[in-house]
Amino acid sequence: MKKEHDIRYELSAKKLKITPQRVKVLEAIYEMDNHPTTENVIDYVRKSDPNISAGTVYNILEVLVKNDLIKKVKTEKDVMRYDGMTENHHHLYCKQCDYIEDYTNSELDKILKDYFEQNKIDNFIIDEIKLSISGNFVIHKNKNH
Amino acid sequence: MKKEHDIRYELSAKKLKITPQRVKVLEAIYEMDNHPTTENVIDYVRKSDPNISAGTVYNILEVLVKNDLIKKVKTEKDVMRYDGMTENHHHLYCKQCDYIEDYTNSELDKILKDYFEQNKIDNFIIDEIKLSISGNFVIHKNKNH
DNA sequence: ATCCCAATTACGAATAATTCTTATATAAGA
DNA sequence: TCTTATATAAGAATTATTCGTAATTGGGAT
Ligand SMILES: [Mn+2]
Ligand SMILES: [Mn+2]
Ligand SMILES: [Zn+2]
Ligand SMILES: [Zn+2]
Repeated sequence: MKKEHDIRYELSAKKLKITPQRVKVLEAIYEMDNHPTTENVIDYVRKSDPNISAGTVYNILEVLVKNDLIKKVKTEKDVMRYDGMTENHHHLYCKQCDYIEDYTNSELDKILKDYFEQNKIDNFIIDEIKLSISGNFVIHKNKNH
Repeated sequence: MKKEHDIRYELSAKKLKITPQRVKVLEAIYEMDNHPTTENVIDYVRKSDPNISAGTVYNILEVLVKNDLIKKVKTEKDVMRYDGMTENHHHLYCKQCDYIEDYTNSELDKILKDYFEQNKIDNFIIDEIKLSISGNFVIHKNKNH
């Protein structure tokens, strides 16, 4: 059950020019789903648009991030990964491979929100709390996703 | 109140050769404290050892991470940052600059631990939970650390 | 429908970050 | 003190990303 996206609408809502390259990059991120790297995006898009320039993909990803259409994902690797899910959510990190799964839990969000309302952090105003939960997926023991 | 480190002991406890370069790199991370980049470490170490090779610093950082003497820090930037605090803790990310502050809260850790004991995640065994809390430090409004 | 132009893209060069290769040096155990 | 497996220095090679510039184009204006 993947969320439906009206890519052209999303771009125009941000007053971004609708170009074939932008549409394809955004489409790629939504289709691939699992937090792709820039390289993943380039490879994917080139399947339908073999001549797209790598520089263009870098540019577009930056534009999309600046306009909150996608997000950067924190990892311990030095390659950047992107996320088409812009609603606040958490991540499960596989300790055995580089798989990252989305984790949404509004009950937990509420617990945290309430906790920090009661227990403010000195000199710090919280904007967003994200959990990085690392562990092991039992399904794929010693096997990559 | 910085934690005292017996660097030579820490290295030998991991059966690592005690070399001046390793001692200085680890020392640098502890002294600088705030989650330095590789470049930060190189610059710092070169103040006392101007001829240390960049490649050597990269090697050493990798060795230290593998041996759990330091940790990598997740950020949205593509430069890696390192952390001399190996005990589990959370991070406050400044939205205005690249400052990262350690945040330790065992009460909160307990709340999370209890929560997930009651509410297991399907097919996933949690190893470690870290909060990435982003927001604003009131002290240095529109001013970098 | 056509025109226009600021915005975007393609391309390749430039830069930056990291890894690799190999000769030399050295920590630490015998 | 000797020995040797391990670590370092130096720089080349690779990889990732950014930059400069000329050509192209989306979409508003006419
Ligand atoms: Mn996600
Ligand atoms: Mn830390
Ligand atoms: Zn996995
Ligand atoms: Zn700051």
